[in-house]
Amino acid sequence: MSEKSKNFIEQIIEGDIQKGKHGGAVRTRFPPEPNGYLHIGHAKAICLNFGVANDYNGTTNLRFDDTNPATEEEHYVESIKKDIQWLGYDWDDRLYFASDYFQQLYDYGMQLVEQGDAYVDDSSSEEIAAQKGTVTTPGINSPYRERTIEENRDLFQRMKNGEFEEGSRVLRARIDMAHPNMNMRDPLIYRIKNVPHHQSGDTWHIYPMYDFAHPVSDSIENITHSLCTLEFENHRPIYDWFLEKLGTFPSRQIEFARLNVNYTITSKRKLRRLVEECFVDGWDDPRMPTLSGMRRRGFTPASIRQFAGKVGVAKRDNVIDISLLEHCLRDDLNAKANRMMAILHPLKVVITNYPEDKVEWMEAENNPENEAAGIRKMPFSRELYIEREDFMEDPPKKYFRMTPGKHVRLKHGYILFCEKAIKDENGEVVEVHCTYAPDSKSGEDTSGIKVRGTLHYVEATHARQVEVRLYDRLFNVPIPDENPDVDYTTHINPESRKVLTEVMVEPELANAQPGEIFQFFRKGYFILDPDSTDEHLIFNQAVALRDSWAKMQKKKK
RNA sequence: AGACCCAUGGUGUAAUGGUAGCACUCCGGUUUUUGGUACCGUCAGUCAAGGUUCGAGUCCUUGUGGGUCUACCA
Repeated sequence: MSEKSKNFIEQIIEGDIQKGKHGGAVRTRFPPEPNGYLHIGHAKAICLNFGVANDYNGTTNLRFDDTNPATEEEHYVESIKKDIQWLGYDWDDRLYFASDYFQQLYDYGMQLVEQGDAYVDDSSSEEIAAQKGTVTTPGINSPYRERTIEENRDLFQRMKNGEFEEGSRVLRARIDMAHPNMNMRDPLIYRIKNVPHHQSGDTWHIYPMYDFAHPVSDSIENITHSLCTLEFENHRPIYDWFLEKLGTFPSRQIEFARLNVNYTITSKRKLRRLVEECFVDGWDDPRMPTLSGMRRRGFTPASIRQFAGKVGVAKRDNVIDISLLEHCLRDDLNAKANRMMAILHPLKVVITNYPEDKVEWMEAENNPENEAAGIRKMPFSRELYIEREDFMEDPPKKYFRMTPGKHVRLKHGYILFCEKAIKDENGEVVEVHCTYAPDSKSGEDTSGIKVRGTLHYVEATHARQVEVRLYDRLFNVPIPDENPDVDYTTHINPESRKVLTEVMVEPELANAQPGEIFQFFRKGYFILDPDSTDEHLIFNQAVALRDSWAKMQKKKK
């Protein structure tokens, strides 16, 4: 591990450990707001927080940042917990809610009042905004700023007791209305909301703001390193101010750049629109960058963890190439996924010199990368299906597949000699006739015939017809929301999903379980969708195999 | 424009004053009963100008470019 280069956060942590800060303890937290689903960007934060804690013998708390009951809901809590566990992380018994601390938070708020560091402001939100000034001009003090401690104490208490209208009063920190950092111009600490909370019920009529609740919650949990994204950089002074005034555990906030991936988006609001306006089928649509969508697409936790490790942690804005994500998935699945035969676009092949009623059961290794994956049997007979694109009557140079007058090898089968194509009245090839070399069986080939190409096939009489959904990137431009004047949904890739209903697969696949991932030989990685029934199997393409032949053809055009 | 932050190949990310490295992509090749995998190789980078220093991607200054901030959201 010492050989691996350290990111700046790891360097800070190691420095702190060496100095003996906090007795060398490392405690991080992952603080989602339960108002949406986790996506690939959250995965980076989860892997970072749990990862560094694990590397330095520390712990990570899961804490729901549930300080706004108007937008948060219980069911998000469950989906978030599920996603984190699926990713492979465990918070043990350290599941917390900011709402657990509402009483303590209130007490700390009162402490600020008693210290003269906070005051109750009767101004409206419009007045407060007007007093705030701009980035180049200082703000002005609220007329309520000089209230006595006694008055503030009474008013804050009555806010808590629900004696006032929603929006009529707020508690503000008393800092500096002329501060160059806008966040320090007497930020709000509490607002009145007569809204029931999904955790605390109707106990509270006031709810703390993020700028107050977050540092104090970190401090209550003795978080040593509070990792967050860059947009909170300007909030660090207020984070530090609260903890210093309160004299509580000095948690430290450290900001890193959020993850961006091209050809997709990670804005909660923008993802929500895709769902609500039916551009996708739901939050778990396999094209969504949500963890639930990626899970259904066939991404593995290990591949996402590897990705999170490879994208790095730094402070500059970044856009990661989605090909890195795909690389991580292929890398993981290449080692783990069993190979199966599936013909996406079937073309019938008749082996004219093969006995009509004969079926041979060929031994097929499940995964050449992993002998322990074992073998299975697949049928071979006179009639087979191959991919339509694996036959060409008039092929280009270096086409190593089936073509009249040439030999080709079938994986776990025989070498075929292609005799002729049978066409319908439109000239469309509907069937190909071949002969086989009986002494060329896979594993015991004594024919001496040299072939360049190896095709996959599915035997016709035992074939099972299934549905396959092919997926491509959701957007057809690298940064869909780059131009604020152009609606990002105009960049949705109309071919992001293609449904194939006449796919032929080998009989072994009848035993597939939902969520099981296979490599369809020469095609890609496919996962059995949970919508499948015993009669109707649906496979989602997670990612295609790299295809240098297709790339070569594309280049020629 | 006020404050804060950032700037290394196409994309990411290292190098903590001493040989600019790694990964992905791209391109080329070897192996291959997956045009997959594996392996090898090519191309390609320190935003600019000054300064400090024997020596600067690194430190200083200025500039340029980009990001964040003016929600009773987080």
